[in-house]
Amino acid sequence: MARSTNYNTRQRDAILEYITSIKDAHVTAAQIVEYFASENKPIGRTTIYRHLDKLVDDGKLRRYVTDGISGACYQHAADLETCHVHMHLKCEDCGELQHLDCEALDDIRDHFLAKHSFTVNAMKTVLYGKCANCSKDSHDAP
Amino acid sequence: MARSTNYNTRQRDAILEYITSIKDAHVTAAQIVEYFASENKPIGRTTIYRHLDKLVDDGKLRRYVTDGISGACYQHAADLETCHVHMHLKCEDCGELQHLDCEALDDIRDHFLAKHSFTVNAMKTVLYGKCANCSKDSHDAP
DNA sequence: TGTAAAATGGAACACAGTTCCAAATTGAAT
DNA sequence: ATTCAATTTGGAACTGTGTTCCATTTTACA
Repeated sequence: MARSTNYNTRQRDAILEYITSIKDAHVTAAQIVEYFASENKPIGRTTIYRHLDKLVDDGKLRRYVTDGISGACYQHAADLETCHVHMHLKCEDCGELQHLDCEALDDIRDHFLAKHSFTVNAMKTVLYGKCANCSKDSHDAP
Repeated sequence: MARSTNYNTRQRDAILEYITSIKDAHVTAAQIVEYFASENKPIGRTTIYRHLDKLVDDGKLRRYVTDGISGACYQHAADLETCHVHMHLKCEDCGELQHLDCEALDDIRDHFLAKHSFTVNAMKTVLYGKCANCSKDSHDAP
């Protein structure tokens, strides 16, 4: 039968706490595994992934994929509420991932919904291209 | 010493030919492996990846990553010149990848360049979200 | 304290992609 | 035609991310 209270999932809390402590940054599952191992409180990979899935389902974390090479990144949802819903810009040259917090985002989302019936998930979307620095560099190239 | 002519890399030509025959579509490395196996001209995985890398380097193919789950997709570069520059929309639910050919794209690119000094590579960028069908479905869910 | 539900994590797997290396193919010089 | 080194090929094994399966441990509560 269903329990009235939740089980004491201290590991899940610990994971959430760790991610919360990483202000304004992205963490991968592998980094979490490594962190708890280095703290002598190792948590199995399976458990990490399970908790991350649940935390994302519960809306406490956000998951997004930056590319197909490194794995998914996680960020504490509260961090995302204090800042806006935002997209990410990834520079193809230097690899830097920058947050994009811009009111034009709403226009973009409105456009895709109205004209293409497509509901954009901004948090999961990464725009690829060249950052200011790297597009400057390419002008200097021989 | 350096050869004056290239070796006859018939497999590379065959791969390029195959991808060229797939009009306006995306092909993964795995699909290429499968295709040549089914044609009774199997090509090893290693060789496929090697040639794909070279073809991309030579500008004959374009590679882009649609998500972290399925692998990279390849498309013949000429196809991309005949059709418009476009983005892709990927539905998180059904996984469908649709081409987006829309003049608003220019506005979006202009915005990012003007306001964020970021040169968007539309071809490599995939917008995630829900397609018309799947966002309809989620309303029906219990 | 007993018990069922829930949590945990190791082993094995799936998949994309890479590295290593030995064998086969090639172009051209002899 | 024969030889030979550069090049091409592909199998085996590996990396890294993530998942599935399942036996063990922990938990809440009666």
